[in-house]
Amino acid sequence: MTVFDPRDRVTLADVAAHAGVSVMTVSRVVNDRPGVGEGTRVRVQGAIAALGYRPNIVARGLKARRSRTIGLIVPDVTNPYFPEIVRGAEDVAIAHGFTLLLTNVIEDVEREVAALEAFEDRRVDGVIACSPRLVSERLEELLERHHAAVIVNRRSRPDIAGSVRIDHEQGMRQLIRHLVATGCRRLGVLAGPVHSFAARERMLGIDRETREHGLDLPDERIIVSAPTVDGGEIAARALIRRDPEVDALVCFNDLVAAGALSALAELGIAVPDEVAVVGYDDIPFARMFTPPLTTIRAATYDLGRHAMTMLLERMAGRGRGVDIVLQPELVVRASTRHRLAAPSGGVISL
Amino acid sequence: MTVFDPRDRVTLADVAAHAGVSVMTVSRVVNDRPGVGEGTRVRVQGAIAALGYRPNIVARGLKARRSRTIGLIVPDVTNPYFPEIVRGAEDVAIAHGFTLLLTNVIEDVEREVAALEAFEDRRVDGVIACSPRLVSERLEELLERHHAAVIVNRRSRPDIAGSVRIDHEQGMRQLIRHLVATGCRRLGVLAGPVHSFAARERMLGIDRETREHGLDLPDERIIVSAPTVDGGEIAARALIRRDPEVDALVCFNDLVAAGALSALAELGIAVPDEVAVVGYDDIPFARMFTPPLTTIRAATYDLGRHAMTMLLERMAGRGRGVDIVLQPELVVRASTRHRLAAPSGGVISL
DNA sequence: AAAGAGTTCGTTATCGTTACCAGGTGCCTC
DNA sequence: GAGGCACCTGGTAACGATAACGAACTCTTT
Repeated sequence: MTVFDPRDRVTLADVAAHAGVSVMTVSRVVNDRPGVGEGTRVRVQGAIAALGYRPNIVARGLKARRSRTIGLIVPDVTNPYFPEIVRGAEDVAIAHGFTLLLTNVIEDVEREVAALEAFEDRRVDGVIACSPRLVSERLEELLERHHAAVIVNRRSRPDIAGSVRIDHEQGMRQLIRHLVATGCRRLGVLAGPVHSFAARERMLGIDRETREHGLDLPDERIIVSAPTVDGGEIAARALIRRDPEVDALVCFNDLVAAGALSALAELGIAVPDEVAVVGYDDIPFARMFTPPLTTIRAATYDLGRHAMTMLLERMAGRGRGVDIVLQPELVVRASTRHRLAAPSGGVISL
Repeated sequence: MTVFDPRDRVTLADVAAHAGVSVMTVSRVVNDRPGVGEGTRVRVQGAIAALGYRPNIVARGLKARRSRTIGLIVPDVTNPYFPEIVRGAEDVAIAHGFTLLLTNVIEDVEREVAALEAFEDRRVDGVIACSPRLVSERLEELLERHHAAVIVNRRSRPDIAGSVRIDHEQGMRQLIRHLVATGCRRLGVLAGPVHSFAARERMLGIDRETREHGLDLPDERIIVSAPTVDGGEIAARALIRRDPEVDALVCFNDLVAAGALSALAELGIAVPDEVAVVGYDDIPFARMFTPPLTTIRAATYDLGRHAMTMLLERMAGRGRGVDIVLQPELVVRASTRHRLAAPSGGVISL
């Protein structure tokens, strides 16, 4: 009895020998190319089935200089915001016969560089980078070395990469407007990573909208938070300690808001009566929080779909320079006060 | 000015020409192998840096028949249970210079087969399958064609794949024991996918533990639910309609429990006073639910770490036939009644 | 000074596939 | 019946990297 060793895979040559033809003929049959007689085609197909031949994509990739693989960089799949993007991108990729090389970079710039270089070494056909933290100059330098690239949630030079993003400034403006309309005046901000483009855009929205409402937002009421539940918990405690009078916490994303909710609960501060809380992203669990979270919803799955579709187009050499901007939507839940219940201008006492 | 075309990558030959040596010498320098004089080594390194050479992993893989890539199959990254496993596996993989090929199979057997075949075509060095739905026979047939494999959350023939799993029977028994101790008697079950090994093991635990307590669990109080929030919501409504007298819902996982909590809230049924709810997995958000969810926690990140470590060992030819079983832990939160507050034997009236 | 040992470096063949070109067969046309 | 034109089919050379072997060179040793 012979043991099956996966290292000794069936090759074109094996099939050719079995069918009594040349490797080229088999190659033509495998790739459904013309130039093979009906009789031999059937015979070769029989041999392929009999030996269980499967083409070696590595060898094919070496020859063709294409790997039918796409690299996808994500800050952290553990953040429920990103899996939706992954799903959207993957569904499109698989439908076109591509496979995904996924890398989490854990909000770490070094790992981002390493991931882009690893993709380069593997000769991926294209790259999608989600919410990259790298400075533009370095990022562009690395993306330029790829055949095609798309950046999610950040603007980019159209000759280097396409971009698909959400209008975070408008999203934040909607949240601030809602908070103001429900009577909040003394806002606290749990901001995101400084190097994050999305964080800067959101901060811009906060800044402009508060200014337009004539609200004061001093630096001591802005705290940088890690974009995680734990980060939000720590940041919220710090902010409350600095200024116990805040009546709303504007959080970088829903995870940070989740942490803030935990912290407020433990501090015995009522949400939204004493302090309102808003998140960003509308992750699937935002509606399950205690209380359910007011937040901004973007079509995340579509973000992934668009990104992959655009990448495939750019890989095919078409549609250079596209920049898709999706508009987000305000989702009001119980973590902010009801519009009518809030007499403007002050904190409601219990 | 010449435009940089990523298709014309720098090769060993280019470096060799630039340094005035043969390709073999360059290859030796790149791979840090002996047999190169100090002077030439420095000169070659200079050429590598000057041209920005990066080895072509595809070509290397063809020759070496190893791709330094590992295929990872996950039912759905959208379920927060799995990203933790991915992270655990990825951290170990990256530390060893491997890259992950990730595929979501969306609880679909066909996509599972397709993914395993795609991995085969790409000549991955090993495969990790999380909670596979395929029947054992077919799964083993496909895994056998890979150099090395590890199955997560399911037992397997040790010669074909290693396994790392959680003792789901014990986990479920703990939950049932807790429910019984807090006075629940008329349990309803929102069971998971029929083809899921984990679902069967959990069902076994429910079955045995209820039997040992002399409880009755008729078929009409068991409903199969899709392992998602929406699935849980639908299933919970259906179960309550069938039997409005249930005093506890045992859910396949935390997502299903989240759906059940939503349904109960909308039906105006108090949790845990009228109906207690338990989940399974302790996803990061379980503590944020309304009310926070009593569930079973397993070291998910470790599950991924162990799986990858075991896979690397099997790839190296060591440690065949390992089967790691992790014991889960009961996490009591507010979705179940307090032990003391529950007079045994009946439903508490409001 | 010659032989031996050790080092440095290059040549060749190969991994599995496909592009390109050349050879062969049958059939139609004038 | 010879030339021409389709159509099949096969040989060869790449794609980029490396293992194995062997040549050339340096240095030591007797």
